[in-house]
Amino acid sequence: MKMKYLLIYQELVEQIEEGDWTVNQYLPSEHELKNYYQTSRETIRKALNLLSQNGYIQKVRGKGSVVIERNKFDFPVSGLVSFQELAEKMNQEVETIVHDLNYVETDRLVRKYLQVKPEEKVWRVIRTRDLASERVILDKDYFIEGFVPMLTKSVCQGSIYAYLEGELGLKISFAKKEITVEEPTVEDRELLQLDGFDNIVVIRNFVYLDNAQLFQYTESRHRPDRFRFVDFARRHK
Amino acid sequence: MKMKYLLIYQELVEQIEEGDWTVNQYLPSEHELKNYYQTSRETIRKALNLLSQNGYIQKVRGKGSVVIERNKFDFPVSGLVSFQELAEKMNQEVETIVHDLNYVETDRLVRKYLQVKPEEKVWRVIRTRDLASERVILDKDYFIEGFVPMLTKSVCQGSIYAYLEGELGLKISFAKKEITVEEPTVEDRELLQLDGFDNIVVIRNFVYLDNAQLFQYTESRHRPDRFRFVDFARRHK
DNA sequence: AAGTGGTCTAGACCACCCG
DNA sequence: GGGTGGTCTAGACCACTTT
Repeated sequence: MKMKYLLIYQELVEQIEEGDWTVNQYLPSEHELKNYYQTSRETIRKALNLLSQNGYIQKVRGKGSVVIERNKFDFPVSGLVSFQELAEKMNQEVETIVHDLNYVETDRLVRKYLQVKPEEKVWRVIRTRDLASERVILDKDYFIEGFVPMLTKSVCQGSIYAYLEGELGLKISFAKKEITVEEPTVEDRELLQLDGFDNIVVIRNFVYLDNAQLFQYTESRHRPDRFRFVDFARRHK
Repeated sequence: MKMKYLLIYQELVEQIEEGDWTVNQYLPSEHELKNYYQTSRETIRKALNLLSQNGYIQKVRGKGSVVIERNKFDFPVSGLVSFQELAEKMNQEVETIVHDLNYVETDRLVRKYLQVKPEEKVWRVIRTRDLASERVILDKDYFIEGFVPMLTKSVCQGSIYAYLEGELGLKISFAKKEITVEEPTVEDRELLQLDGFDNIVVIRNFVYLDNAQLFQYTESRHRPDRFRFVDFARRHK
């Protein structure tokens, strides 16, 4: 269970991030990489396609694979990255406060989002995040039990994702996100330092496992002046 | 220049969108598809990977490829889709008004964004979009000349992308997007119906060609109550 | 003409799921 | 144990870029 192409991908990522290959420089050709790694060309191509999908390189016909710019600070925001990972990469001072951790009945909306029956209870975690000592993010996570039998306050204080993937062995596969701007609720005003703002950015996130099962719904509510979302999109088709 | 895997992908997309394969149903196995299309398994796998990347299916080990939910209305918003395509899919009544089309010198910020020299001029297009008869979006597009030798008002009234890709043969490959919430400028207040809102959603979009050349910068400014962004993200690594 | 990436093939072995 | 997808191989031909 090595997965050559993944190892090669990870090695190349490391080399690019360390500056061994710089922006606008061409990587060695697939032929050279194939010889260097003593593998087949298709395996090299799998690794390069991963680099391409993740915004490290652009493959140019007849020329090669050129390293493209990838603002380190922008990046991991997009897609499926935990808040914890993100904060670390950005060197932000972050404080997470757990306001509520409970096994609760669902209201109509959450029931619709998570597609559970009225009698099924779910884990609900309510947390705030302080960035530079200002309380600017409110996270409300809902987990379908059965996937998550137990949650503790100390887990919620750190990275829930690390717990789910590491301890519980859950395999997260994809997510759908929706971003809108709304009016703050009473709860927003209570838990966040909203000052004069009368808008709040709401990110609704639906997370699925590798068997296509929906298992988490998260609502992340941001003070508008501290919100920033970046995205890298490739045109495939 | 047929590209079997693309044809197979497109055929399957069509079948899914027409309901021949419904949510939670499994597609035929790779083996069956290979026999049906009289091709190799790797070619089938390329088509299925495209379906997976675009949020049509989830591949489940040992079981098969299951069709997943894909809100039709949500979708093409994410990534690289023109406003025109989007509006059509959503059955929105849209009116585009071209306020300015000019070949101009760049200011400091645009120069930085497009990475052009001070003496290089660029095409600038300023347009507003009416949704349901309300003027809620302001688009400011900047194109590097050399890629776009000529732009006409009638092109700007329709889809600039269709013109660039169709007529000019430009191949758009990837884009980086940044979304923030800001205070409206005087221009925003002049050109949009901002009513009481004191925030505006700004989408900054950097578009690259298939040779990794940056060629367009677009700033899309939305009235917050009419803004919605959806995203499908797959965890690859 | 030589080098590059894009597509395609026909095999092979493995890990996983289910009856 | 039979079916499924995941990985890997060693070739082949093509379209494109560069010299």
